[in-house]
Amino acid sequence: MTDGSGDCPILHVDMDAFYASVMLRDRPDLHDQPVVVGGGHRGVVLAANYPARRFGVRSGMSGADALRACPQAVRLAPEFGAFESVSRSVMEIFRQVTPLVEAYSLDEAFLDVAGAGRLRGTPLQIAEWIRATVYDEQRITCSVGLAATVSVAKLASRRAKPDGVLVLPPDRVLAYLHPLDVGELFGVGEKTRARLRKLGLLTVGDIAAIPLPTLKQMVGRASGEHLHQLAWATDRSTVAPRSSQDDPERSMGAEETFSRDSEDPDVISRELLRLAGKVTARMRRAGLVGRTVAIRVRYSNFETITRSRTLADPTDVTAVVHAEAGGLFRALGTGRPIRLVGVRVEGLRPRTGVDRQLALGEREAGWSEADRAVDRADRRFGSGAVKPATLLNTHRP
DNA sequence: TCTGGGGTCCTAGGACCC
DNA sequence: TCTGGGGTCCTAGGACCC
Repeated sequence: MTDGSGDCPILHVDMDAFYASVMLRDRPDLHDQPVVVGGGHRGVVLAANYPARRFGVRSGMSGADALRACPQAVRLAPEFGAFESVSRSVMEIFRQVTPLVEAYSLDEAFLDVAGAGRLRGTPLQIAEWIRATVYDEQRITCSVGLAATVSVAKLASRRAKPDGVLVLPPDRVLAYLHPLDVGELFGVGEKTRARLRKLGLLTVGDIAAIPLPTLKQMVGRASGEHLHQLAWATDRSTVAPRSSQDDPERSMGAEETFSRDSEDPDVISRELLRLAGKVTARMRRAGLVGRTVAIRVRYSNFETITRSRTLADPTDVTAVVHAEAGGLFRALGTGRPIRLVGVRVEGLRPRTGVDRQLALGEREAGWSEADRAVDRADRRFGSGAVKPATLLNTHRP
């Protein structure tokens, strides 16, 4: 190990402007123009390429704000199928290096290459191999941060962007970290940053200088612990690939913003049914059942509330989830225009299949059978081939 | 044309049990 | 009769991430 990356086996790989890069692969004519993905009617910007960023366009901005910042930007509708496909291919490239790949999102992953050394060279050489291979195979660029812990690797990749590499070895990390603004830390957003500033904590070094018990008193037990670790770069140095078997998702949900606010109970009930169907179909595909049904309602003034109820038995039955969601919604009362509704099922666990049929009443067993028939039709004829009568001849909101 | 959709984790209060 | 505490579950909200 002669390139100084030997003590930095944790890699954070982050695609550059991922959605925009994928959309532009087959549009070389647009490469030097500002391009925005998403941000249509009532939507936000999902990604902006670097030319657009020069005008101040950022992901998360409303489409209207983006247009104001850069009126000449080309707007493209996102193609999630393509994003998912590229993501799968890229993750496969990572797994050629090590099985220790933690997919953090479609376009980011942590890798632990400590055990990969002999075959592939130093962590830095591995990072460069990954960057070259991703570009060769997918024609998109990525940036890689290398460090001894995951949060520092993530900071490093951000600083390396676009199309770069940065190594932050342990003996240099505190000198790098401590002058940074607290807002740079992973997990410190706008609100926490403002709160820390009020407490006189402006830089990461300020946080590091506070004794842990005092810090906990100031910001709470978990946050204090978390911030202390980040400030001293003593956070997690392991990478945990998530296996669906012993570590399933905690919750699954679906939500949708109406194209126009609605207070029509029929419109909302139909939407709750559609969302419940979408969520439970995903649960059945993943072999999961859940006990808590939650709804989310966003009113036209953006006030957002959640209501939830825990069932006696876990379920993956569309009709059961829809009935609970409808009950929770009706309990809110009516009369306020609604912008968004969502349905989420929490407390997920693998379906065992044994206790289930016994626990189900006759009626629910019937619904469950109906769900499975719909799933089979969806697999044969494509999603949405079969739907409840109330969803026929209606427009999606 | 102001503010998407998918998640995770934490906090806090009340219920309930020991 | 009065007093105390710990642990867990449930619900609602909020912060944060991509």
